[in-house]
Amino acid sequence: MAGPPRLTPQHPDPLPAGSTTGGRATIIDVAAAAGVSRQTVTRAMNGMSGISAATKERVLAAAERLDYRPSRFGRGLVTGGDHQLGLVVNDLRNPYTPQLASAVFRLAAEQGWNVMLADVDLASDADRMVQALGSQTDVVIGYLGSRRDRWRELLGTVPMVELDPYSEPPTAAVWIDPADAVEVLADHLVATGVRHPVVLDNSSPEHTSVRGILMMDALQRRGYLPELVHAEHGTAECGAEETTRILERRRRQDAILAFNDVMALGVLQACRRAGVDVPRDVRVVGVDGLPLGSLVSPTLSTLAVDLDEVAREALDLALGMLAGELPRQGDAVQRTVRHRLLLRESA
Amino acid sequence: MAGPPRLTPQHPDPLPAGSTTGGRATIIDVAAAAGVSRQTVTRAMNGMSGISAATKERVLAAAERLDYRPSRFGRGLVTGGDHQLGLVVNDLRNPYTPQLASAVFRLAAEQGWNVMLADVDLASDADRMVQALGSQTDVVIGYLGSRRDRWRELLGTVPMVELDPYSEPPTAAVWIDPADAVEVLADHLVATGVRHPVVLDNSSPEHTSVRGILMMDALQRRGYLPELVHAEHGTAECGAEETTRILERRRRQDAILAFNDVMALGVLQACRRAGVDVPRDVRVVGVDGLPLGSLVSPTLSTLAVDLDEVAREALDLALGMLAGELPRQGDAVQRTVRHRLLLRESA
DNA sequence: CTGAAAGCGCTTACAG
DNA sequence: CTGAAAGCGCTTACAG
Repeated sequence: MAGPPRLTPQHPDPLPAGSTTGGRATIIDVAAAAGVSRQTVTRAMNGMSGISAATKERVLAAAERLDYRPSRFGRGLVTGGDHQLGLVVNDLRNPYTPQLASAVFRLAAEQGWNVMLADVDLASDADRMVQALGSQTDVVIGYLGSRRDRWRELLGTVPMVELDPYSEPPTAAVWIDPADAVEVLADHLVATGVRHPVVLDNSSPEHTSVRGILMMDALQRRGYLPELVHAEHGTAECGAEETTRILERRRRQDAILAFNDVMALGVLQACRRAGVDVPRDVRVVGVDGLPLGSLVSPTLSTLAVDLDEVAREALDLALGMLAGELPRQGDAVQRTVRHRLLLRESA
Repeated sequence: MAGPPRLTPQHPDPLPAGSTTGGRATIIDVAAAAGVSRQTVTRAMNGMSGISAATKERVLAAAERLDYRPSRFGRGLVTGGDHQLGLVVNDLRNPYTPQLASAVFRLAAEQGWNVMLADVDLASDADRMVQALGSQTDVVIGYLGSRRDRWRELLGTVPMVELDPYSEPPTAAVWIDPADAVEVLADHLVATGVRHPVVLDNSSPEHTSVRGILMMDALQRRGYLPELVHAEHGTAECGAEETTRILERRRRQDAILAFNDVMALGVLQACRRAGVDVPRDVRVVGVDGLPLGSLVSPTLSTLAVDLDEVAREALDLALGMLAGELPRQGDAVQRTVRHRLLLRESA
């Protein structure tokens, strides 16, 4: 798109114009080449009425010859353009992410919104991506994690809805809260006779995750002495590795609560390989409620979250802020979606 | 974005301007409110030099008060804007899709491109989505399937790269070709003593998929009398259902070749439930090579495709066409990426 | 059916 | 440090 000043009008050679000379053909170039006015070009390009077939054909031919493509900016400036939503996610390869994205896309599309996606996990230049996202969209929704404040700056005036914030006080946010479900889960573990649970967190020894803290606390309040294991990545591989290590110890743990479903899938795999029966010897629970969990054996019990609901709340906040119906800050722009315990076979 | 004419300059009340009156504040409104010129507003908003701290603060305050957000069109028109890629996919909930999207995103980001995604599978108004995608992007890549020709029209002058086309002759395209891998697979089945293979296609009785045809043909040429089963959806559930039906028959099939990995996962699950040992009783093979396949037990053998390679070729074509280095049609804009047999435990 | 005029909202030189 | 002028590429009334 960017480029030096455009060609002087006529350029009658058959080469794709604008390619080597730098700079794309504009409506003016096409008008000149076809010997018509600008609005006649507009009529031809946009299939509008009020143009003779012959003229239209001539204009289209000129456009094709010059490799003319209308500028979305020129057009957007006058038409107002479409609504654009920006979505910031962490890793499209974790099945949770497309599940969420899919919900956002579907709901956004229903309201005529387009969605631009930025996967900041894969990116070396995440800051640039977020800034670019902001400059192309009307509002941004997403997982901001620890970079929230910096990205808030980069986004400038673009309203932002944070998903599952690490900490208060975000501006607008949808909290995804496992607290209630964790209590129900802890009760379930007691009821099924679990003695030695371990919490497999995705975190570092310095910073246990909120999720991990809630689990540890709920277990301790019920008289357990739960073990806390920190896994560096929230992947199946990492979940499997840590599990293998856990199972090698003398003292037999009988429940593993993983940070997310993908890790829990790794846990199940490691148990299988070690000849440990799930749920008889060890109960396994994940978090997220991915459909994927019912494809493995045993099927995965999990703290499920309704991602349609998350998407709906986020979109509602975003559109509300845009319409000026909501403040940019405060309690009115905080929503909460809660996990619920989904028992399948593994626990 | 769209809306009636904007406010007359001054609007000193503390309400978020432009919200109820319709129409957003422009740079002119902010300039008037702050008592400065337009380019001073530009300087303040964009953190440029050549502006006093006091003026900057005053401008920013006015902008905040008026809820001013610069138009991306006004800016894009003069700056040239960022490069935007459109990606059309079929269902983000099939793990194949985010895997591909992830590769496209990563490679695109490396070159400073942003990506807009349209999931046409979920959409009731897919045509509108594709058209919107075209109007917001410089080039479109994606799965077009049977709607290719219609969407070609809608896209107008926006160059398009088709992924895995159903049929010739597309314009620019990346073919994803399982033919070689299917031959290798068929040899493998012979070598391992398979007698009665069944091809579980995602298709209707009227239209067997290319993939299905290739499999049937390769098997027949080796003397097999393969059975062809049509599953309506390419999902795990559908794969499981059809498998249950297959296993209930008297004559024992000893290999199931699924249309894709997700279906194959359903096949594995159905086998497990029916007490059929894989691979001893039945060998199972999928197509795609999803990492997911190594999380189940037994791990899934598959015809894998390198999605990084697919993304790379597609992007290469797209950027080449945009730069005018490639023709819009013909052999030069056709690339092929081939599957390869990836043996894990299930076959 | 066609074109001259005005304007969308912003930034980039250029003058002061 | 600040502003008047010009222009980015397009479309929307309006006249002919």
